Amino acid sequence: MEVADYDKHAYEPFAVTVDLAVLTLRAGALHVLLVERGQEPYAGHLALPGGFVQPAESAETAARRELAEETGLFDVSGLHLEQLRTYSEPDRDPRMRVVSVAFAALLPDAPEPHGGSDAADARWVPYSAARPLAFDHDRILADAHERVGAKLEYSCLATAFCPAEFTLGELQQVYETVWGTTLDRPNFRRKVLATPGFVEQVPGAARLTGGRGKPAALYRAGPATALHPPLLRPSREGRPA
Amino acid sequence: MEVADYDKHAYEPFAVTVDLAVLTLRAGALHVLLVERGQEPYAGHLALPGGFVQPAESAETAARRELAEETGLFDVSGLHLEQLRTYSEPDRDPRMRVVSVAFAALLPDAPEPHGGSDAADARWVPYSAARPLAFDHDRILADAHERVGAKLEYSCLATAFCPAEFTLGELQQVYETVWGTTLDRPNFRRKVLATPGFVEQVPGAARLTGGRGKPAALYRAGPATALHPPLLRPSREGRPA
DNA sequence: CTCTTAATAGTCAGTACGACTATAAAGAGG
DNA sequence: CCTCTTTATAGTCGTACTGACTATTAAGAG
Repeated sequence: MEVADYDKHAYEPFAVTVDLAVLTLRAGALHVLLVERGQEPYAGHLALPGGFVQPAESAETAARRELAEETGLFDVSGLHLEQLRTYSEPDRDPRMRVVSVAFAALLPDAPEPHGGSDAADARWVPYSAARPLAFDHDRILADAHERVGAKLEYSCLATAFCPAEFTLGELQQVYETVWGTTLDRPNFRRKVLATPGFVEQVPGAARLTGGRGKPAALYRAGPATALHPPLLRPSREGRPA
Repeated sequence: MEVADYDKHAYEPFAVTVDLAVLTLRAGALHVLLVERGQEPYAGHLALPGGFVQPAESAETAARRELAEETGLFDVSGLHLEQLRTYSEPDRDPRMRVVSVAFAALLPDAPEPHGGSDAADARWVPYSAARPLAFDHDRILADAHERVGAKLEYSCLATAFCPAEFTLGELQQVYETVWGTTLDRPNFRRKVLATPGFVEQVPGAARLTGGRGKPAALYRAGPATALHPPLLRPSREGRPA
C-alpha cells in the first residue's frame, strides 16, 4: 500500500524524539539531570537529555535506552518511568519538525553520571537553578514537576525516590521537597502507616539517619500502588470561608 | 543543517497521527464516537476517529480539526479536549511506523454526526458495545475511560458532559455512568454544593427533568476547575480492615 | 385522589485530619 | 558524666468530612 493513500490523508514524515525529565533528591533538594548542548541552536544551553526514537523501538524503550546511555546506569529496568505528554508545536525546534514524547523518571540515589559516549557532560542540576533550558524544555520540566507532585498525592510513587530501605523521615523529605512545603511529622507518620501496603517495616535493624537523634525504623516499599484516601497537598486553594 | 547530523543520532521519519476517544452521554449510557473502516487492515471494523497531523499544526490543533470534520460540529473551540498519551509500539500499525497521539474529548449533548467528507459513517456506539476495535484502539479507549473517571474525582470536568444548564440529578448521572456505580443523592448534592465554584444556581426557573417528580433547580458550571477535597469513587480497594 | 417518582432538607455516628503535647533515644559539647 | 539538642515515636483533642439514613415537598400517572 502506498503511504500517500493512507486513510485519504497526505502522509507527512516527522522526526520523533523522547525528552527525559530525570528527577532525584540530593542533599534534600530536588535535582534534574541536564546535558549541555554543544551545537546550535541553543549551543551552550542546558537541555533535557533525550534523542531520536529508533525505527524498531517504542518511545518507552527509547526513553529507557537514552536514560541508560546518558546516566551510565544499567539497572534502568526497575525504575519508574512515566509518560508525561507529547509536545508537537510546529515551531518548537527551529530546524525541523520534531514531535517529542516527554517522560518523567524518578531515581532513588544520585550517582554522578559518568557519561557514556552520548553525554559527556550530563550532570545533576538543582531544580531551582535549572532554567532557562533550550527549546520548550522549561515547560516540559515544569509539567514533569507538577505531574510528580500530583502523583505523590494519590500514588505510592514517593518510594521511587528512596533507596530500597528508608526511614519515614526520608519518605517525608520526598514529599516536602517535591511539594515545597513542610509537613507535620506525627501526622505524616500516622497517615503513611494507616495506608495498608504503602510501606512495610524491616524487622531487624534501625538506622541512624546519619547523625543525631533517635535511630529510626527502616521500611521498604509495600505492594500497594494507590493511596486511598489520598495524601493531599496542604494549602493550594484554601478551604471555603 | 543536515538532519542526519542532528544530535549525533540517525534521523528516522515517522507518520504522526491523532486518535480521538470522543465520549458523550446518551440516554444515561456512555457512548463513544466511532468510524467504520473501509480499507484494509481491519476493513469493516470500528475504529476511533483520527488522522494525520499536518505539517503546520500541532497535535492539539489536528485533534480539533479532525473532531470538527468527523462530527460536523463547528464549535469545537470550547469543548474539553485532553491529551491522553502517545502510542508508539513499532507494530501497532501493520503497514508502517505510525506514532499516534491520543486525545479524549467530552461532549455535552449528542448530535448524530452528519459526517463531513471525512467520516461518512461516524456514529455513536454504546461504550459497552464498542469492542473489539481496530489496531490498539481498545486500549486507547480503555485508557480514555480510566482517565476521565479519574479526572471526575478531582476536577470539575463532569460539567463538560452536561449542557449549559443542568440539574444536579443530571450531574450525578454523569458520575454514575462514567464510574459505573450508584451514588447517594443527598450526599452527592451536599458535596457538590459545598465545593465553592463548582456549580452556580440559575436564579430564575426550575426544570422538569422531562417527566415525573419534583422539578429540579437548574445550575450552570462555576469558575472552579479543581475539587478540593476530591470526590472519590466508592469501593475500589476497600478500607483497611 | 392516591400512588409513584424525584428533588430537597436534615440527622447521626464513624472517621480522617490538623494542631498540638509528651516521651524516648541518640550525639554534641562542656 | 551531665545536659542540651536533635530526631523518632506515641498519644490527645476538637473540627470537618463522609456514608447511611429518614423525612418532606412537588410534580405526573393512573
